[in-house]
Amino acid sequence: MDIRALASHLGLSIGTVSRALNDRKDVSPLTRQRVLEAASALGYTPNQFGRTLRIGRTATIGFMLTLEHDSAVHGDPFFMALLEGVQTGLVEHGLDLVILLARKGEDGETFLRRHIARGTADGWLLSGTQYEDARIKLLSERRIPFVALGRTASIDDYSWIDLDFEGVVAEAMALLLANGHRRIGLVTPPATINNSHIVVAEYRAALARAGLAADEALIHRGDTDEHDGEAATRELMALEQPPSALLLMGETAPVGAYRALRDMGREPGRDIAVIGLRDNPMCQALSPDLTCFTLDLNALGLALADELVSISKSEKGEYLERVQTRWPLKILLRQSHNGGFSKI
Amino acid sequence: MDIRALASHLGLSIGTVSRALNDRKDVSPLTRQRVLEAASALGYTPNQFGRTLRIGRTATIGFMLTLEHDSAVHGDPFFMALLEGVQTGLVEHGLDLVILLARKGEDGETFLRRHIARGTADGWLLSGTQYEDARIKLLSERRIPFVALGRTASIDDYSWIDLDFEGVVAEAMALLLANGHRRIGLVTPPATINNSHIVVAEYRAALARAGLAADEALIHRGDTDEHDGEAATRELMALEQPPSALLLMGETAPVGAYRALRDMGREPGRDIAVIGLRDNPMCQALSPDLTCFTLDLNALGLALADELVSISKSEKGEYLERVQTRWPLKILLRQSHNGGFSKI
DNA sequence: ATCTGTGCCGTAAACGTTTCCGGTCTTGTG
DNA sequence: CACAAGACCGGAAACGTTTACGGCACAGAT
Repeated sequence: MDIRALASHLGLSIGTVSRALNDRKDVSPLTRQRVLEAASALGYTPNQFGRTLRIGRTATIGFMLTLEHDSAVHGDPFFMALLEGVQTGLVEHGLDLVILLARKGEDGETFLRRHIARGTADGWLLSGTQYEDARIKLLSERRIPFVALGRTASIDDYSWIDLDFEGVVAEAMALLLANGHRRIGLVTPPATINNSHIVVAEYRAALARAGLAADEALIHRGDTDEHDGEAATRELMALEQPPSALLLMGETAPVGAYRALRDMGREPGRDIAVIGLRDNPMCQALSPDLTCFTLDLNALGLALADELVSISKSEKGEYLERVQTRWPLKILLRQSHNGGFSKI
Repeated sequence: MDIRALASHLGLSIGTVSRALNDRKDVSPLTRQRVLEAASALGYTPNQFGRTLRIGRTATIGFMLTLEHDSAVHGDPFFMALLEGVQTGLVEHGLDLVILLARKGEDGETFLRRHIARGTADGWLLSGTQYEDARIKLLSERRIPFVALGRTASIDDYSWIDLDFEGVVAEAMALLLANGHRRIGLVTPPATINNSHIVVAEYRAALARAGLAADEALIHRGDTDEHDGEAATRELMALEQPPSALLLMGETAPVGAYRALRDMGREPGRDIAVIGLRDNPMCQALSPDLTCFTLDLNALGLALADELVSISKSEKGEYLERVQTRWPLKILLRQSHNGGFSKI
């Protein structure tokens, strides 16, 4: 179903038909209506490639996932809730969403570079943002609209939305310190992930506010997956002066922590306090119920989409200030943050 | 970076350059080499849209996810392992992968129809296959290559790969029956999902082989998510003659089942036998360890890609028989399948 | 009556490719 | 030496759009 076929069927030229379909000037109300009716009756859909070849835009947004660094993808079955939020946010502006997958071991920058050259999308959402992320510079230089989910080390010159790690750590530490804990074990991602720096800095700040010095031995950096959560917990609990509380900044780390603690004969929520990062189905399987934080993933996805749309508009017009958002999380006071009092 | 710019830079016509890049006849070895070198030196990438407009192919495969019906997506954080397998399988054949998301409440058929009209992809991988799935007919009629992950009610005339539910149920039932269980509760998806029919049929067959009649009250159909797993377990255990074993054919249902059982004062693996469907991180958080099944998701993704590639080749040439694959799962004998013996 | 403006439409170029067709030049063969 | 065959290359059409441009007819104004 051509535009040419549609035009000849109506006895019009393809120019008028195109103008009618795109709401442009120079077409009478009557013929516009005739064209629209015929188009929907004959099931005409404009050819994406002809159109993009001509106008240079695709009306699609690319969401780039990096399997290697996306703890959100790995750890969270409801990551899809975020994608759904993104999708709904985009369709409201007539944009389509395609999800691209950079495989493990594949360089994210060359992956993105290839898709930019191909013209896959008009704008990008980046996930799995690294401490130093070449993709940010690449997109900034070429003035391609994008929003990053997560932030790099330098955070000022582009738009990102990230979990409010500062708030999370501050609130968790305040709770534990108020409960009298003095030795708090911290499990955090490796230094290549920017979150790790933020988390550690806030951890130290909280201790300082309480007049305490940070013990480096209590800080464990690792993958914060289930396996590493287990190993980290074993390591921390084997210290000469083991912690009386654990703060685990990974989605699945608490699962491993529970296992390690039980193996070592200590019951979470009784012999030791445990606080996790985010409420997810995996942690919901734990008992006693894990004290952790929660957020509205769907709303986060919507925010990503909205920010990207407003940036895209600013590209062709007035310049809009880039906006950095720390997405708030709400603490879920359940059971596991109790315990460990006898060790204090 | 045009092909025209590349040609004029080389002092050649765009025709020869194109032939050189596409390994066609009528270009001398010397100029071919010159062209390839200049192309990589200047960073030339052929424009996707110009090319597709001309030749009608995109060299990309679409993976359609339906948020509504994809228990695999909802329940499995490592669903991404499958996508990675698909991706690696496709790149070996020079194909790209795009993932499209049909939102909740969106009709999968119209979604796919729109993307077909747009020419988004040359071939399709379908996920979340329904009992009756209009997408299958749509793609078959238009002779567009596709492979379905999961099967519909009528299974003969297209290629699909699905979990070997027959084998899973048969093995689980054999184990439980051998352990002396006579009343086995079954939690299975609703009738709109084809799996449900297969599971129930195999469940009945296993009982029949043991000379037992199936009690309809022991069969619960529902969403097989965590919440429904809990509700189903409560319902089954409240029966006048409650089951001594539970077979849960959902990814996250065991999590809810454990919770319900403990609420009712029965310990899984001691007071009642429990077998789950697939080993996933959520179930790994359960204790006692859940007896369930496991499979290589990466290999499954590779198989999907390979089958789709061979179908695509057959479309333009000799016809290949469509192949239906029941993907084998291996049982993990852990702890939860023990128990319930006193009730027998 | 002529002129100007405007509403409406058709024509054609352009976006970047691929591929068919024809032409030139070299090479081999009679 | 003449001719055929082949190697190699350039030209141009085509894929399906969008849009700038020009033209026609009719309205209103002078």
